[in-house]
Amino acid sequence: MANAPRTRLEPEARRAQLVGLGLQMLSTRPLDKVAIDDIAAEAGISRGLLFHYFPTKRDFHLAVARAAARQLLDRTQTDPALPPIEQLRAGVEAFVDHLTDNRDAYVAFIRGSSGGDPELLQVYESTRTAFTGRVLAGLGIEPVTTPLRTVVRGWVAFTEEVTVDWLSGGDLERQELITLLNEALVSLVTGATGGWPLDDRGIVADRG
Amino acid sequence: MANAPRTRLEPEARRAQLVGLGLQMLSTRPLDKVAIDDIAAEAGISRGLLFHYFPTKRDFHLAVARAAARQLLDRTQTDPALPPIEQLRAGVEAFVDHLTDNRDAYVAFIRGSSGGDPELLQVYESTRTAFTGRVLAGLGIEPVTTPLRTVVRGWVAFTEEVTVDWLSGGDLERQELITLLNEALVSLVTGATGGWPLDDRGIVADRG
DNA sequence: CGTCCTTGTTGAGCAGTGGTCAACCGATCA
DNA sequence: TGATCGGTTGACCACTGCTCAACAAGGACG
Repeated sequence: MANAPRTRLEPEARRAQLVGLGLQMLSTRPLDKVAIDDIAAEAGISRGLLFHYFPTKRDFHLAVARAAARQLLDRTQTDPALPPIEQLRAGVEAFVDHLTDNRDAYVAFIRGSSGGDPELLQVYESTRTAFTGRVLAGLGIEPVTTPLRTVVRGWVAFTEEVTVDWLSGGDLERQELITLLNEALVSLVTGATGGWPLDDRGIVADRG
Repeated sequence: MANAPRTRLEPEARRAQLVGLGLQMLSTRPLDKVAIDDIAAEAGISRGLLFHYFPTKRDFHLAVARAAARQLLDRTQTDPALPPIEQLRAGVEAFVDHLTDNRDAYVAFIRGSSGGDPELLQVYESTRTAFTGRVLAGLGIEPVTTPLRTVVRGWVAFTEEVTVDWLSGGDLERQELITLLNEALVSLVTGATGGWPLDDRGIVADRG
């Protein structure tokens, strides 16, 4: 694939090829540590062409990050026909499995990204927001108060951290982990919707 | 400070000066996006000298990250004379306040850097581990089972995410936030130590 | 079947940045 | 005052992100 004769591709195909390649390399090392030369060489094209499609390395990085985010969201999409509770569990399972398969790529995605780049950070943020939204919808609790939303968003981070930690040598069984994550959500939500023993500045005061 | 005549400093002093400068710049933008030239210029020294003290930019980055981690740990250290519960709350307050003061630096610390560098990642990891240890010690629950440790570690991530999110426009009061974080910990720990309604693959099976 | 023309593609070259190294000079001491 | 130790310098190299004018693949048209 390295020194094939000059082959002409449709712009869409080329973009897709390059982004695909980026996704692949993302699992090896953070993208901004990969030289444009390497990517171009791997794709069998010249550096110049890559800059033709992505004006900046940052633009390329963004495109790859967006693709990675979409992959993650797609893979953790659950069957809307299932009852919410089961959707939640299925979503958590899918999340854990996705990370199991793509640990390094995922870590590179969440960490390697935000380095000062607002747009890149935005990709990551919106992914979390999407997860939060899904969970909130699944819970079906109304109204969605600030503490509730906050707690769910925090739980997403909780899940991420626990899972990544588990992948690097945790001694729980997969099912135990998934149950733990689910139970944690239940505990947090229960608390945030009125179950917590409040002190004098009760945090659920704004709840109906 | 830019073009003072050649001034000779003790190695320790120079290192301290440079790391201090790095900490300062960290709050503006991620360190790996700052050119060595800029740091040297700011310090009023030549590039060469910086490479004399830190063989690699990465080494410099590491030193700064370690300093930042130490700052954070120092600032959130609590009075061991206080009862554990109060220490926890005080610790959370200190954490929230530290992030309030150094939001950008903190985000740059946890995200901006770790891309692919194991040692840098290690600095961050060990900070989390330190927090987890403190909380576990404060809780004083024995034995420290895997689910318990896992849940506490996850709560640290939870706290971080919720606080960062809150800083970018959350509409809770500071006290509400802190209470929420504390209650979340209680909920999670209570669950992990036996309070959770278990399904048939109970996760607390290994608990006494 | 040959020519044209659109546009995907190239590669030389520029600027900036991380990193090296031999020489330099400020301070201390005999 | 001269020697010497070591903190300090600045020229230099290699690499990488990025630009740009020129090139050529492949379909359209006669």
